[in-house]
Amino acid sequence: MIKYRPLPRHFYDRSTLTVAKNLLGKLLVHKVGKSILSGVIVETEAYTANDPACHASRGKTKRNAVMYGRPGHAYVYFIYGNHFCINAVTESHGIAGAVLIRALAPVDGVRSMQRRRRKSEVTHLANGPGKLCQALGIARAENGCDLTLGSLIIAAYDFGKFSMVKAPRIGISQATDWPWRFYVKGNKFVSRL
DNA sequence: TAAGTGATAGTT
DNA sequence: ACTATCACTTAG
Repeated sequence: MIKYRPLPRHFYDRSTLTVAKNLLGKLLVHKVGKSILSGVIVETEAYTANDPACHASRGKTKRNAVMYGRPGHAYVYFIYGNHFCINAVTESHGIAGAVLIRALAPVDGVRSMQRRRRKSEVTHLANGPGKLCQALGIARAENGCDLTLGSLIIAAYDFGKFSMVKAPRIGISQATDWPWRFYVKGNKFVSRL
């Protein structure tokens, strides 16, 4: 991956809320075969061990084990019989924490994303956690992979200045009032404004 | 607004 | 084994 420079491990080795905010404007990149699929992260949500909405709130299981591992890895899970969602693992080794990536503004490989999503409208390619995984070809095989090297990375990107909005998380039934969702103000690729 | 989809985790 | 639940998406 010569074109983009991955964020270093220490970027993830800190509080989940901090990482959730700092991931806005960074580039999620998946190299599949010869082509590069990528998009700017415009919406995130934080999940921590002491958080009732978090998969790790009731301890370590086979599914959530990656969240307890080293920061900077991908926690990919399957949900609602159809969809995958991707998180970046945060916090130090042994402490569960992750940031759900909820929406991307497509950058590289738009044609390929349109094919994968069977949609032409660019604003509908990756404006949701399941949609962005389908657009970038992220699935079970990507669970546990290292985001600081290899074919699936998060890279620095010059997105320019923006304002951040803090809001309650979406699609959960616990801790529904915690303002742990962050997004780029006014951005048309955000799942819900 | 509601149905679909199947893995997961907790309970028998 | 059984079942409720689920960090979602799409069509209508």
